[in-house]
Amino acid sequence: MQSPASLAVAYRANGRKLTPQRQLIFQLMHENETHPTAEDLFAQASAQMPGISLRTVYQTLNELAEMGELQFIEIGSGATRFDPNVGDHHHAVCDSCGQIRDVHVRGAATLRPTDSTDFVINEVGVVFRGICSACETSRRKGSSQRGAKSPVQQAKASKK
Amino acid sequence: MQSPASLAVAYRANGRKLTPQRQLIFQLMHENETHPTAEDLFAQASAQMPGISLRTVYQTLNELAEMGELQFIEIGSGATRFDPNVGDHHHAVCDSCGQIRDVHVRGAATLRPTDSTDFVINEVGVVFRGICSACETSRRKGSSQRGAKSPVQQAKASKK
DNA sequence: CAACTAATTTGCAAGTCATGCGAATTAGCA
DNA sequence: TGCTAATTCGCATGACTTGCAAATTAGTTG
Ligand SMILES: [Mn+2]
Ligand SMILES: [Mn+2]
Ligand SMILES: [Zn+2]
Ligand SMILES: [Zn+2]
Repeated sequence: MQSPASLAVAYRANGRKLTPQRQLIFQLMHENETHPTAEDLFAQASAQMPGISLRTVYQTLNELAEMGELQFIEIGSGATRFDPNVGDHHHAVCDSCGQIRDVHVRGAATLRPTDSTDFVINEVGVVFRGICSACETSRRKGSSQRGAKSPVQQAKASKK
Repeated sequence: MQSPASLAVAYRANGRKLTPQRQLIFQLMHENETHPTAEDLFAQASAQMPGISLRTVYQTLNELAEMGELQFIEIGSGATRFDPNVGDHHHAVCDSCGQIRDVHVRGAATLRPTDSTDFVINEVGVVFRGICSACETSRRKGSSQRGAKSPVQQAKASKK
């Protein structure tokens, strides 16, 4: 995601208007490393701009993605997560709290399948699944592990 | 996913019944490398067993996942894809046709983030995105590229 | 083999996430 | 200040998945 200053330029270049809603959402995403969902952003946006519509949040996020200002991340936890960092990086997903953090992996970009050579690769993504330090710590203290579910199961179970 | 022979054992071990529906779905998934959706399986299952319910397909797939016989794959194309191969392998996703193929990546299991060392890694997944040979070929022939959308956009656009 | 019963299957309702649509509003420009 | 195309908003709709309870059935028991 570009700097706030170039936002207007980016929008104009696409023949788009610079609305307050777009500015707010851009601002909320700028340098945001939490990989929020549309609902997360809607909640934050609503605090600063009561009345803003969830529809507009989705719309704006889709536009920003089309403009290449952000990317979508799907980790199978239900809702799409948005990432303003479109540079070279990867992710570590905590199977306990669902947090997604940015990580860097040396040589990831040059990874290639040992088979399937007849496939034009545009992008390589690495995802680490495991337990973040915060969860690991709280886990050792109390909280007995009730029900061992797969990551996906867990994600889906916590939906309600 | 285990051999069909051990299916009964696996089920009994979990105090479950060996129903015709479960046998059919297991059979359809066994050594299936297409990473089908629940709807895909429902269609195939319906052909062989008219009247089988989509609900049962979902239920059985969830059970098999709980039993560790298969895994879920989410590539952000809408529906969950199911994979009977729970061994060490990775995936290549065609952004054009959505096909997911199995690939192997040397050293993938030992990849580590250069940062975030305080994260217990349980699993490492690599996803290659690009264009499969079939799409690449048909692309060179006719079909002019109309509208360049991101992979996710594309997947979502083709939903309807 | 018939009865029994807990597990399973089904169909439909409901839930979640995201998009389609059209009326009301507004940014950017003349 | 006015115009107009773009945008916002709210609600309907759609795709995918799960909750629920009545009907059915696998597997056991006698
Ligand atoms: Mn990121
Ligand atoms: Mn696979
Ligand atoms: Zn965590
Ligand atoms: Zn393809």
